[in-house]
Order: sequence, then C-alpha cells, then structure tokens
Amino acid sequence: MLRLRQLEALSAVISSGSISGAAKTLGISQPAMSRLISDLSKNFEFNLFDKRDGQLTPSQEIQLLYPDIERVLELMENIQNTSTEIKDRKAGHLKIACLPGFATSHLPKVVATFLKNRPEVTMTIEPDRPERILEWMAGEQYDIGITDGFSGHPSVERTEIDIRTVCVFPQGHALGQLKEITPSDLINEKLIHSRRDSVFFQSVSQAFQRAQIEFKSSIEVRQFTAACELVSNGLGVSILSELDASKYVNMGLEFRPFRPKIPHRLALLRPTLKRPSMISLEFMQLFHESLRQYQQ
Amino acid sequence: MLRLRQLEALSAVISSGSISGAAKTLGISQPAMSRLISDLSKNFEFNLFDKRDGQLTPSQEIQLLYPDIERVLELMENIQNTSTEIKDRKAGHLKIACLPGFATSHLPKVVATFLKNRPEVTMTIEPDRPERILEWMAGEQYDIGITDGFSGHPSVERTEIDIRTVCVFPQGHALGQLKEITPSDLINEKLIHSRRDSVFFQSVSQAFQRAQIEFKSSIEVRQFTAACELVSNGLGVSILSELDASKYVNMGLEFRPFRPKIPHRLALLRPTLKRPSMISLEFMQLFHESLRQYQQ
DNA sequence: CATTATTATAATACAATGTTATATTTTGAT
DNA sequence: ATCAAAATATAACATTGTATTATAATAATG
Repeated sequence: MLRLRQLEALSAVISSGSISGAAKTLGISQPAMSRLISDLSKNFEFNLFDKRDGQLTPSQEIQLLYPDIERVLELMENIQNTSTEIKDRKAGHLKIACLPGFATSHLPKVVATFLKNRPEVTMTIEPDRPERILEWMAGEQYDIGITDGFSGHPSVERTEIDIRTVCVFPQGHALGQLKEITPSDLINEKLIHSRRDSVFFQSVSQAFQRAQIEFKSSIEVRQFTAACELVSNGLGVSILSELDASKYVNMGLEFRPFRPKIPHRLALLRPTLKRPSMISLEFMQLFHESLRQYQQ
Repeated sequence: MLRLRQLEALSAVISSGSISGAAKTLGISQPAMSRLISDLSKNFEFNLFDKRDGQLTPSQEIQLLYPDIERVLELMENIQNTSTEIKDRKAGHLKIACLPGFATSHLPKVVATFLKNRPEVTMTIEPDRPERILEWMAGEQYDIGITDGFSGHPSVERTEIDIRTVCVFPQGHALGQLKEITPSDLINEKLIHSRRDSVFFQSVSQAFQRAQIEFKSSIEVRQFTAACELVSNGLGVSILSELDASKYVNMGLEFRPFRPKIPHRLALLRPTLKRPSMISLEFMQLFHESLRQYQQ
C-alpha cells in the first residue's frame, strides 16, 4: 500500500539529493529515512534514484510521477492549513441574501469589519425581493437572510430586530425646530414613502388615520435609501428607519424621532435544519450588534 | 497530524452518509471507522457532520475542504496506478531524436508495434540533422538517438548497426537479370546518390574508383527515400541501404545486393551518464531487432 | 415504551514508523 | 591500490497508528 509518509520521504530525498540529508530535513533518523525509501521502492518495483557524482537523482520513472507526488503533498498541507484557519474562524464562505437596500447601505460596513479579522473568508451577497429571500433560505441556498420582517416559513428561523423610526427632512427645514415629530406636524408636507402594500406603510398610514391627518402621498419608492435621496433633494419628507436616515445626516438631510413609535421590523433569517457554521453564527452576532444603536 | 487514512474515512462517510456504511465500503469494522473520524475531528477541531433525518451530512466547514480532500485521494490512486503501469513497462515517456528518413519510413512501424502493448506510453519523435542529434543526446535532452554512424561524443554511448547495401533500379530494368550488382555493371547508368560529403557516398565512390568505373552522378539527394522515389520514376539507379529499398519493392522498384559490401552504418545513441529507463532499453532492443533482417 | 439500528468505548493484536547500535558500501584523498 | 570518512543499509526494539472483537451508550422507530 502506498503511504503518504513514503512520498514525503521521496520528496525530501529529491530536494536534498541524499538519504541522510532528507532525514535531517524531515527531522528523523537516517535509518528511518532509508527504510521509508526502500519500502517505497518495493511498492513501486523500480529504481527511484540514479547515483550521479555522489548525488541521488530521481530516475526517469520517478520524474514521471513527481508532479503528482508534489501536488499531493501540497494539497495535504493546504488542507491542514485551511482547517486551522476554519477552526480559528478565519476561513470559510458565507452566503447572504438580503434586501437591495442593505446590500448597498448598511451591510458593506459590517462585512468590512467582519472580514478585517478573517482575511480568508469569502462571501456571496445576493440582493433580492423578500419573497425570493425566503425561498432561498427555505431551500438552504444561503446561510443568512436579511429581510423585513413580516413573512415566515416553517424551515426558516427568524430573529426579529425592531429599528427606530424617524422622520427625515431636508437640512434647514422648519421641522428641525421640533424634538419629535408626530403626524400632526406633517400636515401639508408631501410624503415620500415605501410601497402601499408593505406592512410598514400600512402601520404609518394607520398612525395618520388615528391622528386624523391626511397622508399626502407624493412619491412611492421601494427603498428607504431612495427616499432619503429624494428628501435631501427637497422633494418632500419621509418616515423611515433611523438606520437609513443616519447614513444621510451629512448629506443635506436631518431627522427627528417619529411618534407614535412604529418600529421598522427587520428579520435575520437562517435555515432551521441546516446547522449554522461558526462564521455564520459569528456574522449574525456582529450584524445584530451593528444594529444595536438603532434598535428600539 | 493529518493522516491520509482519516481523509479516506471522511470521504467514505460523506458518500455513504453513515459511519457503519462507510466502514463497509472501506472494508473495515465500524469501531475502526468511528475512531478514524473522531481522530480527524480532534485534529480539525470542528464538527465534521450534521445529522439530518438519520443521515450524516458534511458540515459547511468540511464542504469547504472537500474538493481538496477528494483531489488528494484521486492523486494518490493515480500515483499508484501509474506506478504499476510503469513497472509493467506500460507507461512512461520516450524522447527519440532521429534522422528525418527514419521518422517517416522505418520508425513509425517500430513505434506502432511498441505502443500496441504499452497504451499509456507517450513519445516524442524529433527529426533533425546528425550533428543536432548528437548535441541533444550529449545534453541528455533525449533518451534515444538514431543517426548514421560516423560521429561520436564522449558522453554518448553508441550501438552501431550495419545495414546491407543494395542497388535499386526501376522494375523491368536490365539489371534485374543479375544476382548481384557491381560497379562495372553500372557503367553508363545514371546514379542518384546521397550527399558527396557523407561517409557513405565516399565509400561508394571509392568502390567505383577501385573498379575503375566512372561514377556518373545524376542527382544528389539528402535522403535515401527520396532517391528511391526518383529511381522508381525512371530517373536512374541508386546504391543505398536495403532498409529503404525494401519499402519500395511493390512500388515500381527492384533491388539486388551490391558488391563490394559497403555497409550503411546506423548508430543507436543514448546518453552515457543518464541511466536509461526500462522502456527506453526495451525500445532500443525492439528497434535493433526490427533491423536484424536488414543487418549485414 | 420497547426494540432495533447506529455509534462510541474498551481491551487488545498487528503493522507502520520511529529510535539506537552496528555493519556495509561509496567516495575521495593519499 | 589503500585507507579514512561519509553515506547508506540492517538489526533489535519502542511507540504510535490502525485494525480487531466485545460491549456499552445513544438515536431512530413502530
């Protein structure tokens, strides 16, 4: 039977040109090396070396096998190295499915922090609609899903995170005088808002109804970041998560807490049945922590 | 320390989905398999498998390592297989440098016979001038050289082979009446011959001189095969090795032994210092045998 | 809950791999 | 050629890897 140790021995002899030299490089005794080589020679049933002016030179037959032999040794070392990197949470691959808003705004920062200490970790980030994200998680095609929080699936485990909601308005707007903003403060303001069929929009419009204030819809957008852009261009005001709003504070936009408290609910998803990898758990924890300052 | 056996065990468990199943595929007992896996797990320091409805599924960490692991196992098998093929003289690579004439006429037949029983053997055949062939052999760039036999080199070992010389003439020519052909029979015949600076030409022209017959040069060619072509087209007669002549017997050409005996000397070369591989020796033997019927 | 299948642990045999001591062969210099 | 030094091979033996069987623990299932 061909043994790995024999190949290591062979490789060492080829590089050093002698049995005793090879023994030194592998840190074993000369007789041990001698036996490894003779065992291998018995296995192969042909000469491994030619003797040329005192040096052992690999025979033509060995030269034919040598590339594969070196590759095996390389791979074994690589496997061992990668395994320790994995153990030390420094290697792995993480597949994240998230809403398009996250992929461009908050997530990159978290990813950057995460990868700083884990240089060998690679990631796939796939932005898509909430329904697709849920599908993917159920199908175990991703390790982590980040979506907004109102749909469920038996084989998907959810961690819900409520983000504070704020009202955003252009810098210098009269609303800047207020500490908090309520629907009645927004009378006559043009509102930029998320899609009417979204749970968040319904909560907001309910708050306006209860305060008996007309909700003056101006523009309907899919993403909060788009809303922020529009607001900072003076096209209206918007009610959205502080997470998105805070990204625009130095970009021509201000915000104040919105009352009543209407949390914007995010959900961190993972497949229930699939055991999460260690880096996956660590990433979820880091991500959760990164939201702590915005959490209600 | 990472051991190959552990990786084999891992691979077996992944394919079979259970420890006991893997034990069966490797033909060992279940406790042995159990220990191999637990040892590997201790080495890696992370879970190798998740349990899912009774099946062991590779963990995400293992999935990351799996391609390399499979590759190692593949390579080890490949090394073992190739080694037995080499031992059985069925694999290897042979580099042959030869005169252009051989590359197109005699050599292909010998190569075909040789490779019939050695399907994994590959060859390089490089045709060139004698001086280059000698250089290459001295530089150990080729295993075998086939050239004509009048140059030497200290680091090149030569085996000389004398091939019978014949006179070739077009089918139906008057020379066909004779048993043997001497210079005096060739009076008034136009002669097609090899280069004037070649040793063989000099031997032939000496024979004519001694017989006091004028050597009526008609065409000077480099290769005997070319001479044969010209002869069969009725452009003259030629004196050349029986080896080449015999290829043309059914192609409008006849030949008779030439007297005096002027052997055409071939040389089989190999680098002196480089130990010849077994297939190389075997090929040289086969080649030599293939010339036996033409040998003087 | 009991039964069965699967996996883990224990005690132990044997092969692989190492050691030291020593013999043999090669190499190189006289 | 001869001798000393270096390199390599062999022998005897210790340790560890890899297997065994026997048996206990655990998980899956009717």
